Amino acid sequence: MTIRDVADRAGVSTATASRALTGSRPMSPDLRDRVLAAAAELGYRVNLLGRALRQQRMSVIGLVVPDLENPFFAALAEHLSRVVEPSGYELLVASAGGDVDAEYRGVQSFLGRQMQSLVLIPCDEEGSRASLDAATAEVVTVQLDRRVASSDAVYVGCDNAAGMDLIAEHVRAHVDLAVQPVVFVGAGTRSSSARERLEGFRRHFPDAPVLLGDFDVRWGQQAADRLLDDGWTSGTLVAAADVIALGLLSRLQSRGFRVPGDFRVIGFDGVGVTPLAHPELTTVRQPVEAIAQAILDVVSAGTPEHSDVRPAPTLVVGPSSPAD
Amino acid sequence: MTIRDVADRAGVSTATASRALTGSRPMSPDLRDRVLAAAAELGYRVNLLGRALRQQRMSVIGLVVPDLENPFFAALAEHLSRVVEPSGYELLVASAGGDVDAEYRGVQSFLGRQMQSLVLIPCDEEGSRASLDAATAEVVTVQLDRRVASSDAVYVGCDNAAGMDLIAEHVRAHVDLAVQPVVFVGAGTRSSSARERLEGFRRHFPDAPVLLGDFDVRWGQQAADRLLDDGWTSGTLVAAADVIALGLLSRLQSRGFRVPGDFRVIGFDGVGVTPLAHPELTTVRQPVEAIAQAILDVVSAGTPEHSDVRPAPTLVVGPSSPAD
DNA sequence: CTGAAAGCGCTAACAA
DNA sequence: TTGTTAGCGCTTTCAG
Repeated sequence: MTIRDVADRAGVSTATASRALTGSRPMSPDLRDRVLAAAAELGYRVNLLGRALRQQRMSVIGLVVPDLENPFFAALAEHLSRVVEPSGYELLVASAGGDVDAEYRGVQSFLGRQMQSLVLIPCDEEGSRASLDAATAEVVTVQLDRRVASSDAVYVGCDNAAGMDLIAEHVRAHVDLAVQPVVFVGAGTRSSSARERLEGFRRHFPDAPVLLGDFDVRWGQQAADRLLDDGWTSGTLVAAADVIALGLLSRLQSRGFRVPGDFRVIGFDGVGVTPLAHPELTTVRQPVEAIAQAILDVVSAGTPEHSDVRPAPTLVVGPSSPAD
Repeated sequence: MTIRDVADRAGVSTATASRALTGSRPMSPDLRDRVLAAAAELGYRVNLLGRALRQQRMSVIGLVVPDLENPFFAALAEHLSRVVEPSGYELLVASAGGDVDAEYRGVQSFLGRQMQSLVLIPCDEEGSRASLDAATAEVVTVQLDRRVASSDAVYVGCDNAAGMDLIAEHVRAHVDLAVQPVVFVGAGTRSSSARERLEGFRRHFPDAPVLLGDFDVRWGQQAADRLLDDGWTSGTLVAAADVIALGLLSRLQSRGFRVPGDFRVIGFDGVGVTPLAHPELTTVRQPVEAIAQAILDVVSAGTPEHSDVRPAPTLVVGPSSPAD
């Protein structure tokens, strides 16, 4: 079932059939209708491989994520998909399964499929460099959420420093630090986001204690244990991600402490797992809509402007650290 | 940068270059090394579009999910990706954004790209039928997790009835139903999984109350409110999904009830958000590894056996409904 | 406004 | 074992 069949059925050449189906050139309405009717009758669907091979481009944006089970990455993928959908492009997602080599293979595969552009949430601050370089050399490439230091690719990600400013402002306005002293529960992950959030925190609270682990619930629980075992009975816990905050919440409460009575808990991300927190989190909400739109803008422009895009987050206040 | 360039550089024909690069035919090691060296020097990468157009097949499995933010679907996608990765196929994921029309477009697009086979988690029990039919007519197609009644496509999904058997067994062995009577908090979603779990429950507890809402946290919270407002002070709440169980947990606890002291809570799924529950859930864990493997088997076999695959789940006991 | 024909990059018959 | 060549399905010059 090819365009040839459609053309034959409509009694025209393949060129005319193509023009009718793509609308690329003006033509007599009569013939166009004949072609469209023939296509409909035959149930014709264009072979996008043939088209792409000829046009030298696939209207597809490839997204490679480290792990789809990470709810923040999944949320980014979903939002990007929704923004991209009405634009004439299409988003295809591949997961690297946390492995730098698999990530590289995924990127190569996307490039080999002549994708229009590539969005990469790098697995590793250094290990993902080869993938990013390979992509940057051939297509418009965006590095998302985590910055690889040495890459030229446009970076799009939340303004983490501004997010920490919002938290500091909230804490200064509503917390008695003598009663609930502040602690940062962050991630030692070698990722730009982890580092920027830590630095942002330190700029405001240079003397506050800092605990570093991973971006997951378990680490939040461990951190809570550590604090309680060290004799803490109250505090303002600033987590570098909502998943960490969730871990903190669950362990604090299971060990008999109240939130926000004894401990306040403040998160970061505001999408994905956030609604699962109990009590609901005060958190910095990443501007995922703006992030998705920025990516589409970069891709559509086609001009890899070498400037970072850092949309500003917002503060969402919940009962885990109220504003009373 | 084409295979022509590689062939020229190595001083051979394109056919020889192709054979060296794909290893499709035996050839003299000497020439093969020359070709591979030339390819490496030039940084050649095969154009998968050209190859696929010629071979009439892309070694790609397409997965269309209703919504990547649904943690269970994200978990399925991730597991499938990991199972598929070493098999020579590649998994590409598209999200329908909850919209049946977008789902149809996604399926058509995958078909137009000559994907080897298609896995679809249908958006809607009836609305997704057109998508499934279109796919089934052309490629090996698997409907995953939710069954569309009238479709011929192979169905792969957890044995929900067996899952409910496990829950019933657990309840009968460890719960005093006079003290903690059982209630089902399910989903009225028109999906086979929702229905099968409800039916499974009813078979064991025909007289127990049933509340139906959506597969999300908010519904769990609402259901908890409803029960408490109706005067319930204890019970065994069987949720049709862990997200619902999470909502139940959070609301029960915020209104001062203890789990499992007052209310027991039992979930279903066992992947994705499950670790976020506090206390940890007793839940039916879906056999995602077996599900992913079954899909790969169907795809590899290429023979669309028209029989369903229903891997058996397991019970994971946690403190939300202990076995003491 | 329409048709003939070239050719995107690749592989697989067929020849040598 | 290697080379020549046709052609996968499509779009797009280039003529008419």
